[in-house]
Amino acid sequence: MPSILIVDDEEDIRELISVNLAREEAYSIIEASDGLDALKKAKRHLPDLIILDLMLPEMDGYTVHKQLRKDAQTRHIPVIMLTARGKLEERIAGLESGADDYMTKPFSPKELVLRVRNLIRRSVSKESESVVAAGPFRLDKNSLKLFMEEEEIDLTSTEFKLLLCLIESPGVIQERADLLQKVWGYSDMIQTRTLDTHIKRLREKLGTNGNSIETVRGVGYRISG
Amino acid sequence: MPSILIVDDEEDIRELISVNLAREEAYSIIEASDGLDALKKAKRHLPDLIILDLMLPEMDGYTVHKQLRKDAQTRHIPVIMLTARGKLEERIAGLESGADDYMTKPFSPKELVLRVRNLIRRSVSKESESVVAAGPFRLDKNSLKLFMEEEEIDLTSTEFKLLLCLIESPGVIQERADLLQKVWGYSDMIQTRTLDTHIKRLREKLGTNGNSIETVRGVGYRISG
DNA sequence: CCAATCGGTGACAGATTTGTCACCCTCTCC
DNA sequence: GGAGAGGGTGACAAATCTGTCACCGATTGG
Repeated sequence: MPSILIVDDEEDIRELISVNLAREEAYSIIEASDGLDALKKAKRHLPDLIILDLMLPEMDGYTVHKQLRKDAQTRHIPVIMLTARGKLEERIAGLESGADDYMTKPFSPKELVLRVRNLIRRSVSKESESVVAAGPFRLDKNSLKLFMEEEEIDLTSTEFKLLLCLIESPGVIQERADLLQKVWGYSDMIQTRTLDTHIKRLREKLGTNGNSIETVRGVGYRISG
Repeated sequence: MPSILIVDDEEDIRELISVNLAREEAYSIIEASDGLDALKKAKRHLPDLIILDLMLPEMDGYTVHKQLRKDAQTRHIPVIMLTARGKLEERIAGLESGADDYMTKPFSPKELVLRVRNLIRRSVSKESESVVAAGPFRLDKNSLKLFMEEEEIDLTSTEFKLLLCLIESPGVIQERADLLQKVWGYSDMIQTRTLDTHIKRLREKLGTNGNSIETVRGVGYRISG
């Protein structure tokens, strides 16, 4: 069973994360509320993943992260950083210190679960991360190209981001609002038809495989496995 | 199952390695006997590890290695170099060209197995990075965005691909023809000025950091670390 | 079956991206 | 210093991309 270390000083948040993760899959959860505690627990338990809030009393997230990266034992543990939305400096610093992934608060529980699953699967099953695959599709993050059985299709950057969202978690419904948030950064604007249009364009490019993108009426879209 | 490419012109050696590896763990083995063949197979199979003899007919190991490092797809594949015992210069050169590990012939089978296992494990965690960094730049493959100290910059897909090529191997000169091949798919067309223009546009977006992209006259471009 | 809502789709115009070219500067080699 | 090649740059037009809208058909609930 994969183990996850959650580092946040607010108990509610730890609880929230923990509950949401538990609902989806069997994880063993370890919690820590400050940086020092986090480091100690990371070294003792060697979790498969660490979810790290940046705002911590005493020792901040970056420092924790840097320490983790220094130790050969904890060096390869993937880290998801939690930052306040819009705090650009935080995100930058997070990236700078080499976080494997980051999420802005408040976050959608669904997104969290997906990212966790992704990172864990990656580190467990040795999946190369530059190519994301689902069903007949292989999406290459380096060339921004989509490979289907025979063909090799160029995607525009919007299409790429949209398809990436879908393909990263095959079988999981991506809600309209989430997609709009992730691809366009829209946080309200739910009334736009832009998403629909782009889905249509994607389906066209996918050709006969176009119906792999399933509409879930009233909710969003999903790509089948 | 991890796959390993063994490059050596002597069949006995390939056999020896292959047998010893197979005894310990389940690997899928691919073999090549000369440099060109090695490159071709590396690109096609994208193995998890390459064991590369330095003494090869026609194209020597360093050259193969250098070529591997130039291509985004093969760049991250760890390489174990095989050198003749005592040839200090060879070892130096091997390390210099960025081999992940090297072994002197004749080698102990046990050692080989251990090193292979080690490198394969390590490369797995390296691959799970969605953010490529060099110097002040962080390139996020998921959002197609470039993060610099203060700013967060949107890139067009062409710019993204171009910058990715450069940033993936900081300090390494990327030849014009290679860039044209990798970003545009052009295989001849060396006379085009498109590359120059895009480099210019990138430099503009990079602002004061623009001169991080260094021109190597007559050869290509390089991004400093 | 009807009305209401949701999603699919074609069209379109504005915005953006892209490749090319001409012109000029710089570097290199005599 | 001069010729020649390579590279920088601004401009520009073509190609592409993108968001919006109007109009439909499909689905849903009554």
